[in-house]
Amino acid sequence: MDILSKVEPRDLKLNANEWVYNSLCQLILSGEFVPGISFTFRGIANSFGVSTMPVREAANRLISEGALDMSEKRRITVSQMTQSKFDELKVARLYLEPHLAGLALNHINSKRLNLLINIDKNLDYAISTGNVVDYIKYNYQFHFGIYEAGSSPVLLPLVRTLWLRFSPFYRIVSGRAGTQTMKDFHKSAIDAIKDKDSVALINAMHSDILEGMEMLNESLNE
Amino acid sequence: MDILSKVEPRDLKLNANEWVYNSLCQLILSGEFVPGISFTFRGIANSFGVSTMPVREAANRLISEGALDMSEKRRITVSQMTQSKFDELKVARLYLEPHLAGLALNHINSKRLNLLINIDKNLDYAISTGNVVDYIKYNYQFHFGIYEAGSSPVLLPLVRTLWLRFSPFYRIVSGRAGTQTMKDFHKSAIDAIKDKDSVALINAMHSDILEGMEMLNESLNE
DNA sequence: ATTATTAATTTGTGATCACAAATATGATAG
DNA sequence: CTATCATATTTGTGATCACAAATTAATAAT
Repeated sequence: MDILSKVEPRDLKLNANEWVYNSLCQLILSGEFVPGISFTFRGIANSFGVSTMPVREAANRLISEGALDMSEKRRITVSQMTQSKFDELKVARLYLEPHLAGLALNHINSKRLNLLINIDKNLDYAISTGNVVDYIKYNYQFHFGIYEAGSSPVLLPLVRTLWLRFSPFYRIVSGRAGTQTMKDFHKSAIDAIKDKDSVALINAMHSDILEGMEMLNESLNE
Repeated sequence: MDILSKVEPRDLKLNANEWVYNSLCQLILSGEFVPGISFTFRGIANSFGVSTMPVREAANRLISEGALDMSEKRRITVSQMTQSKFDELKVARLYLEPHLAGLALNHINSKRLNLLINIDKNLDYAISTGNVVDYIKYNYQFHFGIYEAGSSPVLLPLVRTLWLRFSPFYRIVSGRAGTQTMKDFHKSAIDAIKDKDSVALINAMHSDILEGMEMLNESLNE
């Protein structure tokens, strides 16, 4: 697989392992990796043009975060989704993400608000044109554009690991179900931010997550 | 620091990095590591009698889980607690752990129940004698003795990372505040398990976590 | 054609080495 | 005694190598 073309070039201020880690995260979160796909340390190392060392550190980290699996066949794979995994991811997201948004609310300035509005515009366009890859990308940017405003030291990294776990699955399902059926709770989230209404923001995020996850759940039971 | 004496001997079926990881986890969760203490890869490697490679993998994993920090001074340290970290850990625990206990309830057989009763007995003794180290150990065993019954693939590892984060801090505070003031919601949890009463178990766990974390919070504000 | 057996290749793991950057140490000057 | 600078040591990082275990390919047998 041609990986380098889909990845940001290396910033030499960053360590090699961080570059590889960030790149793999980006590939996972953008739905580029599909469940079941498998790699080897040496294969990834060749793709990135580095030795196996930084790849081992990056991949092992993703394995410990649950985003990747080390199969018993000595291969690194993107985990398959199961019903119990999905149910727990849904519960964790519903508990943590609205709260995280609430924590971030007071740190969202007008510049960030405009950024969110712009992201949501791109999101609408992706939906109308059925562009699944862009949909996933802008949906991530919207959610974490809110969450990252608060820079929560515990919940933010935690929620990020949840997204690393379901994003590959998201890609498959969206490819089948399409993006037409998705409602858009982002508008009410933006209104809540404008009004500095914490409760309304929490409700909007909750509804958005619930609807998105239930759509995924339907596809899981096909 | 003499580490090997406080750690289980290596099971040769396990990889070296897993042995080191499990051992470091045990040391953190038992309160053996106090916030601020610092290490180097080579130092840990010498203590365990292995090369730096498995130590790098184990320590980097703990760093990515938030249990350890890589300081800007090139040292691996046990993270200091801050108020915002603490608040987020408290919220995450209160949201996730009672739910996790609820998921596990139906998988707790009589053998495990007896184990829990026995652990709680040891816990009472530790409280009555003011043995902080044992208190931490048996409290962990009690909680995870419940949680692990359900083998939840997402929530269980997630909650474990929360414990890795606050356990070192727990040790310090318990050393100051003592164990006398701690109430014991474990009894009502055991009753709820006997009755297969999910709601009662969730409430008991919630109260237990809330009380424990509020005691810690008082010490944080001294 | 299908299965069983052997050989060849590839894999993750752990150890070792080189290296730049950071830290600690020591000497020197005020 | 304190501050400053040069030197020596230690650090994390990344590359390379050895090796056993596992996978894959190739061969032989039915």
